[in-house]
Amino acid sequence: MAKPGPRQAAGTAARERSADVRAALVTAAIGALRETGFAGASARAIAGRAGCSQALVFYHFGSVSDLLLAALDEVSTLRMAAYRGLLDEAESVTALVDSAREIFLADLDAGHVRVLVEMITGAHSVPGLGPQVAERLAPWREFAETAARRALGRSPLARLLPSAEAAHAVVAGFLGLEMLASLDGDRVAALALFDRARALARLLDAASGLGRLL
Amino acid sequence: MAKPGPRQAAGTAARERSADVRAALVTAAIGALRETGFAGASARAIAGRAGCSQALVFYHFGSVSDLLLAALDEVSTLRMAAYRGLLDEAESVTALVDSAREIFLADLDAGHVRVLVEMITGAHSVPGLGPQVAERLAPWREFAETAARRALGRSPLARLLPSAEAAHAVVAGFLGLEMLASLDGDRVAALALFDRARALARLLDAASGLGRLL
DNA sequence: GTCTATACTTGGATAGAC
DNA sequence: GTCTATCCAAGTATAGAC
Repeated sequence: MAKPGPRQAAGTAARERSADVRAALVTAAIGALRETGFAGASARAIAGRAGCSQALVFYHFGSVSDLLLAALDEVSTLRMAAYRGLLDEAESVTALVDSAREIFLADLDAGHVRVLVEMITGAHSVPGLGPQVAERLAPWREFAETAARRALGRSPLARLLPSAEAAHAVVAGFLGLEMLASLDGDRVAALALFDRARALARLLDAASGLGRLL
Repeated sequence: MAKPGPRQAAGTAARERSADVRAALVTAAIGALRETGFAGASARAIAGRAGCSQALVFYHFGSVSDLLLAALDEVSTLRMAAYRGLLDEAESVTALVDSAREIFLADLDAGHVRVLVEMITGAHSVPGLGPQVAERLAPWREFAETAARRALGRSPLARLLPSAEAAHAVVAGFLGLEMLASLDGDRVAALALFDRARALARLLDAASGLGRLL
């Protein structure tokens, strides 16, 4: 680490306050991405939200992009934990879709998906940012694939639709739903799609039950 | 029209050159949106591409946003004509998916979908732009719905999945696929999904054929 | 209509005081 | 570590010459 980042040799109180500022900046960056998008997430705007000087963005993170990546990391890891929990607990496909619906709609409202979409599209305007965002998207693609494998595993659809492709479609669908929802503020359409997915999941569960009997 | 747009009282040659510049700006705006995204589509960058002065952006269109909307209109109407043609000619669902696959992948490569995605996400950073982009997206949602109605109309899936919801999912899916493709340059994944859709379409056609026999 | 020149704003990033 | 002050680049938009 040859970066001009914060030194660790301060007193305990000072180090704590420094960590507070760092955390406040990350939180503020998330809020800025969510409410004003990538273009609105400037060092000045973020520092204003965090209640500190704009210079601290560069002291703590080196650049605005690196702060935004830290913000993406924060959202991503927190939400990933929630989704992993639901995946482990779901016994049936219906239950899986059911809790996915609940968490995803909550994320839609909380703006977590928006943060991801903004980072993906905003990456175009900053050289070298694309691959770093892709890195952070990778765990989600893997997660979607294991979820798809679990959902399709025993059903007759498994050979009709490989889990890798299903996962790609699901991730793309989530991103696209967020784009449409953020354009016209319509979250009802996404909700209706989840209800439909739930009905289809019931069919899958039924088919899976039949398969086990044969 | 009280706007400061171009006057129509010039000689024929002058009016023609003016129209040329206007068209060149629209073309340049499309290229800028496609290659450098919304953030890179500044008046300076666009004028540079068009080979004219940056001031002409404001003379002809009043603002950068209005030029970008004109660019979106151009792409949207041109591509809509192509898609409508294929919808009218397709006799079977398989044929429908087949030509949709061809045109959409061509659009992906040509950057037409990218222009739309950039305008949707970029709309967040310009007050009042969102509804105007939504207006231009509406025809695509309608188109997707008639296509879905035609594809599902005679199949057993029609009651399982209303065409309005299918259309919403398809539009979201297209937008999401473009985002993923533009992030890692992977168009193969989108291609694989279309191949899969084609296989499913064959099943639908078969089911529809059976339905007609009964 | 088209150009050059310019006013004004905002943003990334750094310097130096404390 | 945090601040204020500042530099520089890039953007929108307008004024005025041609």
